[in-house]
Amino acid sequence: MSTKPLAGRRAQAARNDEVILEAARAVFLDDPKAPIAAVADRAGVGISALYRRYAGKEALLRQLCHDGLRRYVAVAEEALAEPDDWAAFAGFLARVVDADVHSLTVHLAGTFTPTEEMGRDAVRAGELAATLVERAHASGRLRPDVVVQDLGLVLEACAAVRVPDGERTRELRRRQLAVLLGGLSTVSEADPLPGPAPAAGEFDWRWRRRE
Amino acid sequence: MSTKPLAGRRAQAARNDEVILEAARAVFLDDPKAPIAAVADRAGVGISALYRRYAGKEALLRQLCHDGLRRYVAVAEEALAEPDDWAAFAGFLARVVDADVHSLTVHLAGTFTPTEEMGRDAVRAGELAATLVERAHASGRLRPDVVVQDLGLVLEACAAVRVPDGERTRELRRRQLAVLLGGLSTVSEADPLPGPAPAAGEFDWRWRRRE
DNA sequence: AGCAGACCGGAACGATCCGTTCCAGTGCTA
DNA sequence: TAGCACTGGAACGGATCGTTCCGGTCTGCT
Repeated sequence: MSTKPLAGRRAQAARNDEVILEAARAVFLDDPKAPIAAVADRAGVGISALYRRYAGKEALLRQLCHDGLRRYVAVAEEALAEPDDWAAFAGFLARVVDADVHSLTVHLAGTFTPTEEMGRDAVRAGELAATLVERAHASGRLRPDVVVQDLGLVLEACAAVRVPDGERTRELRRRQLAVLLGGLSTVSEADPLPGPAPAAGEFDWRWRRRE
Repeated sequence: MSTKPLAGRRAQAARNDEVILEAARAVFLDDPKAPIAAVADRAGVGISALYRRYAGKEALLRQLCHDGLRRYVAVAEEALAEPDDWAAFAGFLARVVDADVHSLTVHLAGTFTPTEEMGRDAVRAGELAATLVERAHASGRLRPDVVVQDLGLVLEACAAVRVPDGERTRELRRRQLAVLLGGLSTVSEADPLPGPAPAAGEFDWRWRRRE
């Protein structure tokens, strides 16, 4: 023993903790009702490695969703530290979209029975979002008829953009968000739309036979 | 016989043609991989009534998708008749969103092997959309860095909005589209956002246990 | 009236898929 | 070396789904 940097079986176990969560995130983000074996494959581990850590599929889903919710809260709190009201609002949305947190919390909801703690976190998330919207209103740059719940629509719109390549997905979502922010704002946007514009044939993959 | 207005078994058959397609549209719009029995249930007919008309699930899906594509083309052609360039563009999007045509064509794509005719229709759809975007650009009201493919993102964003009630879904989508159009436009929008704003708790149903 | 056939509802079937359990194997640790 | 923590993946039982099939109903024609 002696050296803390674990090696061998222990190290494998520790690594798997991480690798499994990451794989699960990727897999369930792509298809919320993917089989649990897909997660194991993606992680490059056996099914046992999963069941050693989680009581079952539902527990894994719950953990994933709760993680997403917590990240949402964390991002919101971070955004509140930004002094500029509009920048806080816009930055918050950008961060949430980048982290793909909306899909985790919303598209996984309903596939498991939530805990009370998740309920509390969800309420807190709502409060933080409300504060951000209030401040954005105070800045005068947010259209007055926008309400907190509109954030849900905006995030949904960005989460709906998804192409096979993860990096490209992020680019396109930033573009989408830019358009939406332009629509939410009272002042007309000066900056050009970000990212390489979608190209002809970029969405043709949809027509290829799936599953 | 004599009277054309069919009655009895014939009438039931003719009615079923319609009723089945409508049910299929509703069911597969809600869940692209719904079982075929769900369509029969929703239509209030037996499974045989389905298999009498379509060779199998794939044939039904193909028909549905192709219908959607055709409707897209029809709406685009209709929009091109509008003399005002921007109104044609905005009206087109509104009609497509209302008809929920995007979900039909895009979310069902990949669940069947397409026919060549569908390929041709898809090309035609693309051309019409390109024309509409060109004209919108000519009007000067469309941001110069918007490309045809951005329409796909916009439609996706609207299609992503979905609540259990169909009418409410339409309202929320109109609101979403208004925001997006504001973001696509060079002039800042004067009209308030349409429809009752989303209310607190309106999306709580997501957390209820599904399926 | 009577019959052929169009059309229907839904049970039955076979294939697949999926979550979970189980066990034999592997390499630390002591 | 013995025990232990952990793993990979086969095996299992249950659920789901597309499709087929059959017994029945109603129609239109002779």
